[in-house]
Amino acid sequence: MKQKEIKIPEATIKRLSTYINCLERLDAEGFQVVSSELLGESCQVSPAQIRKDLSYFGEFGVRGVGYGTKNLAEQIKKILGLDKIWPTVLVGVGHLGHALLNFTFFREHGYRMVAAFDNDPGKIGREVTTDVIIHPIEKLVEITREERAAIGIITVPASSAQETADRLVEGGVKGILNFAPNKVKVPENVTIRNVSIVSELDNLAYLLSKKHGRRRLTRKKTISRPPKL
Amino acid sequence: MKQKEIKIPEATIKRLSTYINCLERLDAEGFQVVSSELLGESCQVSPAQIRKDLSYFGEFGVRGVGYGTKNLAEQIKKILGLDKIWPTVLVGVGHLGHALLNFTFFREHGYRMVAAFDNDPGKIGREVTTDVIIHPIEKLVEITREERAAIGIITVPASSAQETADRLVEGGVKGILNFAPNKVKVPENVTIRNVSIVSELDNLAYLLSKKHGRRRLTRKKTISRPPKL
DNA sequence: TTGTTAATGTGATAACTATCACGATAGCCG
DNA sequence: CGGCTATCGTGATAGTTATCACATTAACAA
Ligand SMILES: NC(=O)c1ccc[n+]([C@@H]2O[C@H](COP(=O)([O-])OP(=O)(O)OC[C@H]3O[C@@H](n4cnc5c(N)ncnc54)[C@H](O)[C@@H]3O)[C@@H](O)[C@H]2O)c1
Ligand SMILES: NC(=O)c1ccc[n+]([C@@H]2O[C@H](COP(=O)([O-])OP(=O)(O)OC[C@H]3O[C@@H](n4cnc5c(N)ncnc54)[C@H](O)[C@@H]3O)[C@@H](O)[C@H]2O)c1
Repeated sequence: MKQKEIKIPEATIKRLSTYINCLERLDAEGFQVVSSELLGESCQVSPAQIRKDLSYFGEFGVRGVGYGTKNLAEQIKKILGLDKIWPTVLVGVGHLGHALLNFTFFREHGYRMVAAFDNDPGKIGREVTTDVIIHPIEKLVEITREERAAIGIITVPASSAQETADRLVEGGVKGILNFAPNKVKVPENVTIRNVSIVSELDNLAYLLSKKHGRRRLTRKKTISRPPKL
Repeated sequence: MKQKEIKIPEATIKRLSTYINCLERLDAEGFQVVSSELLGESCQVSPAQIRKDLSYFGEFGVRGVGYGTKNLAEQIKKILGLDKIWPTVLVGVGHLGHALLNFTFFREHGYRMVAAFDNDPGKIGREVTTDVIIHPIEKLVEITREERAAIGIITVPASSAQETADRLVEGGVKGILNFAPNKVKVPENVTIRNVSIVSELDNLAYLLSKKHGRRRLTRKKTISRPPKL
C-alpha cells in the first residue's frame, strides 16, 4: 500500500489500540495465527473493518491464512509509536491521579511515569509507587524538562486545569491527557486529548432513558424558550 | 422541529454532555444568556455544530438573542435523562473504583451510588464514602435488584470483567460502564459502554510519534509478513 | 506443477456527520 | 409601528467513515 498523505481516520487509531489487547489475549490463549474474523469476534469489530484499518499502513497478513498473532501486535505497536518508551508526568495526585500512577498496565505498554506533582504540602515527598515520588508543583517545569517528558497527565480539579496545562507546555511536553471536565487551551504544536468519564455515563443515561423511559413524544413541536429577557 | 424517528448522531449526545458543563461554568461567571458563538468558544465546538445538535431536539433559543443559560442547561439535562436520579452500583473497589466512588461530581449530576462490591474479604464492610459500604460480591444480584440499580460500573481486573457483567445483568441493570480493557458481551437489551483510558493515551502516542518522530516513509510499499508458518 | 481453498487487500458504494449559507424572526430603537 | 440588527434554525452540500463484494494470492495437496 502506498503511504502518500492519506488521512487516517481517528477511529481507526482508536481501534488499533484495542486490537493490540485482543491480540495479546488471543496469543495467550495459544493462537499463533488469527484471521480477521477471529480477531473481529474477539474485539467486536467487523472483519472488514479490521482489514481496512490495517490496509492504511501496509500488508500484514497472508492470504488464505491470516495474521501472525505476535507479529501483528508488534506491527501495530510500531504504528502507534509504542515500540518506544514515552516518559510521562502526572499532575494532581488525588484519588484519580493515585489510581493512574498505580496502574501497572501503562508501564507494561510503553509509558514510563517519570514524575508526579501536587501542590498539597502534605503530599510532597511521598512515594506513590516504588519509582515515583511526589514533587512540589513549583518544580514541574524544571523536572519535566530534565526528564524530557513528552506526555503530561492532568488530574487536578477543573479550576486548576488551565494553569497546569500551561506549566506542562512550558515544561516541554508535546501531548496532554486531560481528565478535568473542562477543555483547556494549548498551543498549536501541543496535542491535547480530553477524557470525559462523565460524558460516557451521560451517554449511557441518555440511551437508557430513551429505551426504558416513558414513550418518546413523536411529531410534536417541542419549543422550550428561555425566560423572557 | 419534528421528532419523528430521526437518528441522532452519537457524537451529538457526547457533545450535549459537555455543553452542560460549559453552561454551568458560564452561568457561574454571570452570563444569563449565551449565544451559540460564546458557548462554542467556551467548549471548543463550532457555533453551527451547537445549533445543529440542539435542533435535533427542539428550539431552545431566541433569534437575535441567544439561549437562556440556566434554561438551556436544564433542557439538555432533560434530553439526556439527567433530570432523574440513576441508581448506580460499582464492582471492584480497587484503585480506580475507589477514585470513582469518591468522585462527587457524579452525585451532583444525577447519579447515586447505592452500593459497591468486592471479592476481597479484607475490604468487605468498609465504608468508602459516608453512604456507601462495600458488600461481598455474592450479594451483588440481590442488592442490585433491591436497590433497582439501573447502571453498573465495572472496575475489576480484565479476567473478571465478563463474570461481573453477567452478574450485573442478572441483577437487572440496564446499562454498564466498563473500565476493564477487554470487551464483554451482554444481552441485546443491556447497553454497554467501554472506557478505554489506554486507547486515549495510545492515540496521543500515535499523534506524537507522527509529528515529532523521524520523517514518515512515503510511497513505499510496507509489507511486514508474519514468520513463515 | 497445477488446481483448490481460505482469507486477505481494496476499489466502489452506502451511510453517517459536519459545515455552510441563508432565510426567519424576536427584540430594540427611533 | 416599521425598519434594523443580531442570532437562531435548517436545508443543502461537502467531507468523513464504514460496509460490501470480489479479485488476488499464499499455502497445500495430489
Ligand atoms: N475521581 C474520579 O474518579 C474522576 C473521574 C473523572 C474525572 N475526574 C477529574 O479528575 C480531576 C481530579 O479528580 P480527583 O477525584 O482525583 O480529585 P482530588 O481532589 O482527589 O485530587 C486533586 C489533586 O490535585 C491536587 N491539586 C489541586 N490543585 C493543584 C494544582 N494547582 N497543582 C497541582 N496539584 C493540585 C490536590 O492537592 C489533589 O491531590 C478532577 O478534575 C476531576 O473532575 C475525576
Ligand atoms: N487504575 C487505573 O487507573 C485504571 C485505568 C484504566 C483502566 N483500569 C482498569 O480498571 C480495572 C481496575 O483497575 P484497578 O487499578 O482499580 O485494579 P485494582 O487491582 O486496584 O482493583 C481491582 C479490585 O477488584 C477486586 N476484584 C477482583 N476480582 C473481583 C471479582 N471477581 N469480583 C469483585 N471484585 C473483584 C479486587 O479485590 C480489587 O479491589 C482493571 O480492569 C484496569 O485495567 C484501571
